[in-house]
Amino acid sequence: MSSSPAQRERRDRMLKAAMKLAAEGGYDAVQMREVADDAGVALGTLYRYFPSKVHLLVAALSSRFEQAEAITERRPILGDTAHERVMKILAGTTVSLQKQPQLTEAMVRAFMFADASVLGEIEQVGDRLTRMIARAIAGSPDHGEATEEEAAIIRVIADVWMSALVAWANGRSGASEVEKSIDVAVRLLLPD
Amino acid sequence: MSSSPAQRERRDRMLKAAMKLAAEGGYDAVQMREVADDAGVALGTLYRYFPSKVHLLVAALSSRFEQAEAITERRPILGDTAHERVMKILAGTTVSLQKQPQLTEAMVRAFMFADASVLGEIEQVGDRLTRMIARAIAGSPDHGEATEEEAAIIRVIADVWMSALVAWANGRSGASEVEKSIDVAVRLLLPD
DNA sequence: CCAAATAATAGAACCTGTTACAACTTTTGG
DNA sequence: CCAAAAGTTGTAACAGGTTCTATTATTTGG
Repeated sequence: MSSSPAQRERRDRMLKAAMKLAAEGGYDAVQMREVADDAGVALGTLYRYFPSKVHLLVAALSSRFEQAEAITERRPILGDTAHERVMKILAGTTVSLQKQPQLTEAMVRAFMFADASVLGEIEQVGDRLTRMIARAIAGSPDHGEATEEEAAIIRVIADVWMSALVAWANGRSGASEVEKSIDVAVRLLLPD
Repeated sequence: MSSSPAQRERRDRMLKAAMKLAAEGGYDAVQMREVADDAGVALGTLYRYFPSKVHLLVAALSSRFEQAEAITERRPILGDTAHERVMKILAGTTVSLQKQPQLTEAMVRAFMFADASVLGEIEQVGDRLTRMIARAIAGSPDHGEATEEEAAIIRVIADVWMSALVAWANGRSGASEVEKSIDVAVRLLLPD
């Protein structure tokens, strides 16, 4: 049941190959046969690890957020108000995602396109995002229990952020509008 | 350049066929060959009108919002506060969409999956949504110019609503959570 | 009304995600 | 160490979105 080192490496290679292809050509360029080839595994193996292209790309997004989350875990987040701290985290992550537009496009579109069968991976992404925002609000790495109201606010902020990324990914809006959207939402939802 | 009555009818038949299939089986059940058959047109004709399955389904969403918008245009929206009025419109539309879960799933997923080539249709949907919310805020059918801040707030509300629909469409959340999400966002963004 | 342009049709072909399967390799429990 | 189980491979086949083409209406400008 648990995975051997060889299996972890295989999984990494597949994810890495997918992200490389995505970074170069976006969603459409991530072709399952090519991912398998580049990762040096058989097509069937790729499908054993990731039941579909969407699973694969959402897993990639999750791993990307894992990094982002790790950063916020290391040290307290700077900023005097919850607003400032949340913006610091989200704007920072946004900028980092925007450095690889095609990769972001691929992952975000997969995330939004995902159906019920991808629930596990989707919730993983959602949970990571929730924890990041919760920490930013609290201002410290340890997560005090969020109230129901706080949880709802966090969900709204996460929704706005993902939607803004979608709009950016498909060319509807520019980088500055993404930041603007988040800023409005955060400012109004988390008044100083 | 302009379209003849026959063409409008053809377009309607194709949209209707797509929506029927979607209503019965969701996104996957909308198969282009079958849409063409059911609409009584050749596959090539379907593609002449709608360059892709996503275009087709986003156009369907747009037509659905057109109805919703028409309703809000007819009479002033009831409710004492902007919050009440916006909730009335959005919750009402949500309930109506939820009566055909599979159709909604198909349209919403297409909308979120859409790439840059669908920009026109996407903006149409966005504009309709924006106008509806703006009217609900204003409380009357005539649209006073929205301030920049109002526009940003409207965008955030629309984002939250679409995200909530996505979560509902793929089974992550139930009907009540959709309403809850919107309510939190609207309450905080549009304090009485 | 006619010729050119435009639209529609039927059908095959193509591409890529997904599935199926038979042979082979690695891991695991005893 | 061995047999069973689980994992991997390579390849073929299938499915549905999309493209292409030759042919046949239909529309339109003169």
